[in-house]
Amino acid sequence: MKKVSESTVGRLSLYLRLLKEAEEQGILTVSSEELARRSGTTAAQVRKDLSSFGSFGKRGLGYSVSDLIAELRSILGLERTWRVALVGAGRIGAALFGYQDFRRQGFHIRAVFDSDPHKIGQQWDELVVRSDAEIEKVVREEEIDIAIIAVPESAAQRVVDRVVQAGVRGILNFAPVKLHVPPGVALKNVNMAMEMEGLSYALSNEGRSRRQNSTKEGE
Amino acid sequence: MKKVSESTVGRLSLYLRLLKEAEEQGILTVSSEELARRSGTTAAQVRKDLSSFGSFGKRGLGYSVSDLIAELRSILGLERTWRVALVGAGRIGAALFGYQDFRRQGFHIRAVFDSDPHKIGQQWDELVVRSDAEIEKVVREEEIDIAIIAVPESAAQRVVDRVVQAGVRGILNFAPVKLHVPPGVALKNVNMAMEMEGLSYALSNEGRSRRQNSTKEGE
DNA sequence: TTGTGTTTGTGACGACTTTCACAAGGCGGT
DNA sequence: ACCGCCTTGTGAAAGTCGTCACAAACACAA
Repeated sequence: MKKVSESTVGRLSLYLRLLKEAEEQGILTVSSEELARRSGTTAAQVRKDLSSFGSFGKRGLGYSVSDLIAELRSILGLERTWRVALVGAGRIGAALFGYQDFRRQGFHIRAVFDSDPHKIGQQWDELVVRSDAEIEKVVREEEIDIAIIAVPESAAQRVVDRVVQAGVRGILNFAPVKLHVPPGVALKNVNMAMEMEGLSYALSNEGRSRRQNSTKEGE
Repeated sequence: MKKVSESTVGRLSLYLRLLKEAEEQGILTVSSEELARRSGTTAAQVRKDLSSFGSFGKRGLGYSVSDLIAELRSILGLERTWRVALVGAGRIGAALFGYQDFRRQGFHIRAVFDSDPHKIGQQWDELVVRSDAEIEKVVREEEIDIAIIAVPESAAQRVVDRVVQAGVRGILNFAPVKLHVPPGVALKNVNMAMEMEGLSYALSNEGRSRRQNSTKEGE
C-alpha cells in the first residue's frame, strides 16, 4: 500500500459503479480485461489500481464481483455515512439537494444554509433552510464532515473559512474560483465553466493537433 | 505550438478568469509570478502553459493584461458563440439552464429536451421544452454544436448516440456513466458522485499517506 | 550608448503515471 | 497427480507532466 494518486481513486470509484452494474446482471466474477473494457482503460491499469491496495483477485479466474465491491467500498470509506452541509440554496443547491445518488451513497445532507431572507425558513423536505449566520453553530452541533459550496464566487472563500473553522474536513466546491484551505482539509472542485471552455478549445482546434480530445474515451 | 495537455487548457481557462479580475482592478500588466500567486501554481508553470501557444510576454515587463485576455479568448475559442442543446429538463437541467455564466461566456442554449410529457411544452424563458423525439430534427435545424447531457444514466448513451448522429461535436456529460463517442467528438464529464467519493477516501485515510489531499491548493 | 535590473521563454532534469511483458499461481480436465 | 490454460501481480520501460535554472531580451536611467 504505497502512495495512491488521485486518478487511481477516481477510477476505483468508476470500477465500483461498474461492478454494481455487473452484480445486478448476475455476473459473479470479472477479469481485469472485462473491467477494462467496461471502464475504458486497460487491463494493466485496472490491475495496477487494485494492487495498490491488496491482492483481491484469483489468478486464472479474475475477481469476485461481490468481494471486490466490498473491498472498494471499504477503501473509499463508503461503509459509513457522511454528514453533509449544503451552503447555498440557489438553483445549483436545489439541484444537488434533490440528487438522490448522494443519499444512496451514504452522503446525508443535514443542513442547508443561505443568506437570502426569502430562502431562509423555507422547508426543504425535512430540513429548514437556515441563515448563514448560523453556520458555525449548526455545523458543530450536527457534526458536519463535508460542506458543499454552492454560493456565488464572491462569497465562496469566506464560507469555506467559516466551515473549516467549525470543523469541516472536506469541501466540494461548485464556485468557479480557486479556494484556499489549510492542510488536513480535502478540497474537490466541480467547475462547469472550465469544462465548457475545454470543449470550446477542442472544437476550435479540430483537425490541428490530433490529441485535443483525449477526454474522449477517457474519464 | 506542440501538443497541449488537458491540464494546460484547464489552467488557461483559470488564468483567463483571473486576468479579467485583474483588468477590473485596473491592473495593466502582470508577471508570471503574479499570475502564479493568484492561480495557485508556479511561475514556471504559467510561462510553460502560455509558451505552448506563442510568446505573449515582454521580458523584463510581464504580460499585458488586455492583450493576454484577447490571446486566451482566441486560443480557447471564446470569440465566437456556441450553440448548445440541453437534454434533460430535471433539476440539474434547470440549474444549468439558469447558470448565467454560460451565456456570458458565449454558450447559448438554443433547445431544451425532455422525455417527460409533463415537462414537454413548458415555457423556459424564450424556449419551449421539446420532446426528445425531436432531437435529431431540432439539433440539425438549430445547428447545435454542443449538447449537455442531464438525463438519468440509463438514457445517457442513447441520447449521446443520437445527438452525435445529428451533428453535435461536443458533449458535456453530467450522468455518472462512461460514455462512448466516435473520434472527432469531444467529451467532458462532470461527475459529482465521483468527487464525493474522492472526498470520502481522503477523509477516511487522513493521517495515513500524507498525499491524499493533493487537490488542496491544487486545481 | 552602456549598464543595471527585471522577467520571459525554454532545454534539461526529476517526479509521477501508464503501459509492457512475464513469472507466479491457481483451476479443471484427464 | 500432472498438464495446459488462463489471469493476476509486479518490476522495468516508456511516456507525460511539472520544476529548475539560466541565457536572451527588453525597459529605464544616467
